Amino acid sequence: MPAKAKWAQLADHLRERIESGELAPGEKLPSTAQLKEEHGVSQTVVRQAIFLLQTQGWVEGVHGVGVFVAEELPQRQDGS
Amino acid sequence: MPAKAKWAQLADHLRERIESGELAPGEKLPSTAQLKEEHGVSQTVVRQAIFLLQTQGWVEGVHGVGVFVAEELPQRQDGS
DNA sequence: CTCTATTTGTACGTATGTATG
DNA sequence: TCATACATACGTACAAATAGA
Repeated sequence: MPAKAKWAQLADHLRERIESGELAPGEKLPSTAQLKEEHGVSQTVVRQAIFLLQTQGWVEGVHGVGVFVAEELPQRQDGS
Repeated sequence: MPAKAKWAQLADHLRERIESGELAPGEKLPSTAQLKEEHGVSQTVVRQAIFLLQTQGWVEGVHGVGVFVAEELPQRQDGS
């Protein structure tokens, strides 16, 4: 099967860090620019990953401040 | 407060057309290019709207063919 | 089978708006 | 006022899959 899209990989990576507790509820994620640099991807990829995690309830973006791990974590959406 | 983002408006619009039955399950949505033209927006806006509807289970995109209304419609995700 | 057109999907870049500190 | 950071939006290019000639 074809490798997942970069944005999906990044979203998986971040979700795993949340589920493992490495990123705790209430904690601030690295900024868009940081993730962009660290993973060598474009803003589009970062935004897409963050957007997915937001829609699934893993994180919450606060305009002008940062993206934070949700206080109440959701159940995983898919069974892949 | 500022009007909703264009992509959110478009997503709402399409979801309403699905819920009303105007777009029936299995039916093909207008192409990205069509929606782009009809609503006078960019591809980004259309893609974002479609992506949201996909993640929420309203539609399913088939590579190279089109975007189709899901056979089994989900419950609304939000309570706005 | 090949070629082409259509369409979705991924990805990059950039500009601007909005909110916070 | 200024810097930082998320959010929206435009444009563009190319890959991948499908369908039709």
